[in-house]
Parts: sequence; C-alpha cells; structure tokens
Amino acid sequence: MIDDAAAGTASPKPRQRRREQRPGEIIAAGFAEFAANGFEGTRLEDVAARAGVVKGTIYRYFDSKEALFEAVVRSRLTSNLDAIGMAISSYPGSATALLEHMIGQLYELVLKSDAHVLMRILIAEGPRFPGITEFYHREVISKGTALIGAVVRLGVERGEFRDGPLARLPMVLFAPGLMAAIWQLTFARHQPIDLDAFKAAHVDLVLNGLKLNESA
Amino acid sequence: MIDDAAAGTASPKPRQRRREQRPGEIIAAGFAEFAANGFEGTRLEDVAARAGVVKGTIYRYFDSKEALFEAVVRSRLTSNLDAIGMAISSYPGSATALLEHMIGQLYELVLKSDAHVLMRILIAEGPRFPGITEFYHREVISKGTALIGAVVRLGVERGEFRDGPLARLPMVLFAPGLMAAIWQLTFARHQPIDLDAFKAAHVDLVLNGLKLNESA
DNA sequence: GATATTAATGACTCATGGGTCATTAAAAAG
DNA sequence: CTTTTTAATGACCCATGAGTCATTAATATC
Repeated sequence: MIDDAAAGTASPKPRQRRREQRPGEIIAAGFAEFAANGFEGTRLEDVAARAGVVKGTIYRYFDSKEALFEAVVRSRLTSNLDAIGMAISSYPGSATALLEHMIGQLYELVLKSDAHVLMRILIAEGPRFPGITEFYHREVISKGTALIGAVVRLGVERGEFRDGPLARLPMVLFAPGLMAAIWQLTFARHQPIDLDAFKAAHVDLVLNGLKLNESA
Repeated sequence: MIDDAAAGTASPKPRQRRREQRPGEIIAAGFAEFAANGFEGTRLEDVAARAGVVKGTIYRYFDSKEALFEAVVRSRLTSNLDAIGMAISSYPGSATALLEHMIGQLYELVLKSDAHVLMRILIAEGPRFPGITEFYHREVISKGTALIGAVVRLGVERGEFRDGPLARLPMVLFAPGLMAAIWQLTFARHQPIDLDAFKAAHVDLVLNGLKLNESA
C-alpha cells in the first residue's frame, strides 16, 4: 500500500499492461485487414487472429464491427495541420521554397506511413460511412486547401507567382501527390513508380506553372 | 413462316428480345450496386430487384457473383484509346492545342458517363481482383500514358514545351483530372466542385508548366 | 389446338460470419 | 493462503446471403 502509486506508474503489472495495449493491437490488426479487404470483406476472426486473440476478445473493447472500424479510421485521422499552419506563418524563405517544402512533406507522408492506404478506405467505404468522409474533409482537406491557398496568395503578393484560376482552386497543386497515392494502391504492382522522380516532376510542374513570367 | 426473317430482324419476338436484353439489364443493375456497395457489400437480391427480376434469374446468365462482377467491369473497360491515337497523329494544330483538347476530352469522359465510378471499384476491389487492375493498366493506363508522352515529345520538338522530368512521367499532366474524379466520389457532397473551373485550373497549370520560356 | 421448349420463378439448402455468454484462469486484494 | 475480480476463451446461436432446383407459364414448333 505504501508504494502503490510508485508501482502503478513505474512498472505496470502484466495484466494492466495487457489491458492498455490490447485495444491498440486490435486497432492495428483491424487497420491492416480493413485496408486490404474493405469493411464487408473483413472477417473479425481474421482481425482477432492477427492481433493474437480470439474473436470474443474484440467485443470486450469494441461494441460492434462498425465501432471497431470507426476506431480504426479515427486513430489515423489525427490531424496535425494546425501545427503546420503555425510553422508556415513564420517561414523565413520565399513562397516558392515554402511550396516546394510543403510538397516534399506531402511525399514524406505518402511514402512513409501507410497514410495512403487510408485513401482506399475513404474511397471504398465513403458511401457506407458518410461521417468518416465528412470528418476527413473538415479536418484534413479543407484545412490543407486553406494552407496551400495562403501560400499561393503570399507568392502572388510577393510577385513570385501569377494570379489566376489556380489561386481559386489551390488543391489542384497537390493533385500529382494524390495520383502517386492512388498509383501505389492500384498499378504499382504492374508498373512501379520512382517516388522521388515523381516528386521532382510534381515540383517541376507546379513551380513552373505558377511562376510569374518576368518578361510580362 | 413466310416473313420469318423479316420478323426476326425488324421486330424480334418479346421472348427473344428479353433473352437478349436481360444480361445487359442485369449488368447495368450490377454496376450500380457494386459501385455503391462494393463487391462484398452487394446483395445479389438487390441487383435482381433493380433489374426487375428474381435472384435465380441471374444464374441463368452468370455462373456466380464473381462472374457477374467481372462482366460488369469488362463492360465498361472497352478501351477506345487506339482510335484516339489515330486521330492525334493527323491533328493539324499545335501540340499546345492538342494537349488542351485531350484534357477537355478527359473532362468530358469524367463529367458525363459514370466512368469515374469505375475508379472506386478499381481502387476498392483491386486487391481481391488483381486481374481487373492488370487489364485496366494494360488497356487504358499504359496506352493513355504513351499518348500524352507522344504529345509532349511533339511539343518539345516543335519548341512549344520545355524538356524535363515531365517528359518522362507524362501521366502527371493528367493528375488534376484524377483528383476531380476522386473528389466527385468523396467530398462532392460536402464541397461540390465546378468541373469547368477545375478544368480551367488544370489547363492553366499544365500549359504554363510546360511552356518554354521565350526569354531563355 | 396439341406438344415441346425454355425463361423465369420462388421456395429451399447450407456455409459463413457477426455477436453472445457461461466458464476458465490469472492477477489483485485482503 | 484465501477470496474477489476480470481478461480471455471457445462453444454456441442465429441472421444473412450465395447458390440450387423442381415447378410454372409463356413462347415456339408442328
């Protein structure tokens, strides 16, 4: 009793540790299965097997297949765009360099992490789970679009970028990144892409497409 | 009996007409259901109801759910890219005008027709039906990429376009079109896009991104 | 008009997989 | 060491939906 608190924090008992880790393990297993087979195509028994437990155990932590699925998706939707927005406002370099940096970040997030697998879930299960699409749009898409839009406006003000239709639809500037993600999900097996070369072409297109022609 | 042939061609008997039309009706119903619910999420009974028949009837024309699914996808994969390739080789205008025309065509195919719905099927069911992905890549993607690549090279030769990484990865030039398709499948409910404005931004980006700077 | 053919039906089987629950065993409390 | 608690199990239930088939009725044939 004397060292209750110390024991609780310093070295959690195996039972407690299990209790805390299980949900995460099940969610990780669910992510893999749902991403590969879709919601309907995924058997809870496979999720359990992958997590090293038995089907019934899942129901100690999640009410239903739907609840698990939503937990899986939410676990990956933690948006860190607000923090990025802060970093941008204090960026020292040119708008051109900033935009290139943002595109680089996009490829880091597409390359590493299985974030692009989430795209498949979003596209495939959107009709059945409209709430997920709405959440992703609100937290990631609209914030991301606003961010790029701000950078483009900055570049226009500084005389680096042309004004034009792209300033109104700045998400178009990230389209090649989306294409790379979709490609990885579909045709990579038949025709692998070099992500660095793809990024280079992306940057080349966007920076030259926005660049203000000095001759004008 | 005398006008057997005439009756056969001019006005087919209701029974024959049914026999000929049923598969198409079932495929159309299947396309709608599969596109909305995915392969696993689709109930054959719903497909039958939509087609105005009963589940058992489907099995007169298709061996299994898989067979119906593949028939559905194949029916939309009729590639007409070879014909387009022919038309391009005799195009009279500039490479710039040709590329703009091709992008316009892309939006016509994305806008009208439910071709973009096929994208959802392809992305969602690709892992379960790798043959479909492979077929689509071979018949549409690689031919389409070759086509754009040819136009870009033409533009470079004529001094209209810059040479650069985009000449090696010409599919990047169609990325905004892909984004428009995905957007329609996901976020259009929450934030509809004006496809004409989107196309304008697309053309603006691509033509300026490729344009050779006269000052150089 | 009688007979043969076959498209279509709908009631059926059966495997699958989501969800439940009494039981077990391992840890915590005393 | 004994008792209580609870994470985990696995056998079970049951709704669902793919696939079957004997029967029906509309058409074609004679």
